Amino acid sequence: MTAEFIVAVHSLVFLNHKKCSLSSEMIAENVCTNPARVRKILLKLKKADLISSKGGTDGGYFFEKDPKAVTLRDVLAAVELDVVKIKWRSGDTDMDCEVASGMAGVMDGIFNTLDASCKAQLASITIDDIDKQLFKENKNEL
Amino acid sequence: MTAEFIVAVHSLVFLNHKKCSLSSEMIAENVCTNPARVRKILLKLKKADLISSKGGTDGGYFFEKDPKAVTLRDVLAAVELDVVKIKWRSGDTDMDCEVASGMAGVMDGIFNTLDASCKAQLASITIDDIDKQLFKENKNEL
DNA sequence: GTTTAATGTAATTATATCGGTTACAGTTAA
DNA sequence: TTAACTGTAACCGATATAATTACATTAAAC
Repeated sequence: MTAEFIVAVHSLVFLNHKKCSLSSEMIAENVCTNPARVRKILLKLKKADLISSKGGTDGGYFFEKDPKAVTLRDVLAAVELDVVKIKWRSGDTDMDCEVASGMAGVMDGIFNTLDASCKAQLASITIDDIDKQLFKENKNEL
Repeated sequence: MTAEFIVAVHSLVFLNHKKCSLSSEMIAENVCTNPARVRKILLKLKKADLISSKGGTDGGYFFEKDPKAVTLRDVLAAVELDVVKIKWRSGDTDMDCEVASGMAGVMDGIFNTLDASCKAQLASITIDDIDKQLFKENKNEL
């Protein structure tokens, strides 16, 4: 998983809270990154129908969904990322030794299980949940 | 998480199955990587007391633990890795906006939860489990 | 229609990480 | 004393990630 997921979630939470259209420049300033990166990532959210956008004067990005209905699992799917994924594989399926030929498959299975578990957990967190967490009254310090 | 974890688990499973001392070169061949990398990673396993080693002629690495008692959680701790961890943080705690200043903390919390959940699951998988999975009779193909 | 301000998108650059390689000092046993 | 191995550092190259720059496209205002 890369920070694209963080940028995507942060942008959505920001758009949801402001309740108005925002330019990539305004979002980039809030997220602390550059506008082109924001545009590239928000384009994925748009293609997944999580937001809409408009070019031209007074254009920008709009979030018009129910924040209680959009989960972090949806956002992750939109940016096409996995939580647990390792490219490198050990051994070689062509080798005679059953350890050498089988370990990659076993590890893949383990990582797939972990990944699915993480995704299931992300499905239970909504954009609204995060807004509430950021703006709850009870920010007891001690 | 990096492939060091894979190399560590593969090496342990291989050592456990062979039931004899093996050199970094033999392990590297089975894992399909280079001996120096194997030595660097197995050194961490040694420091975590999961294996022992001996230099000199007929030296090598030894696994003398109960394979039912060594879990993937132990291996992960030995190589000092997290499952879910993203370095990049959005926003800036010094900014006035509560979204900009709070999102990094919220995301950290989410990732920590996922990471802990993955580690808990890895604690339920032992080296013996993997050996059984690799060498079980019932490898039914259809 | 022209200007202005924004998105969509590609190309490039900078940097960090990761795995591979080489080298060699230290260790152990024949 | 030699041979074989671990311990460990230094370095290299590839890959991936984020930042930057640029520009065509789109939409609204004038």
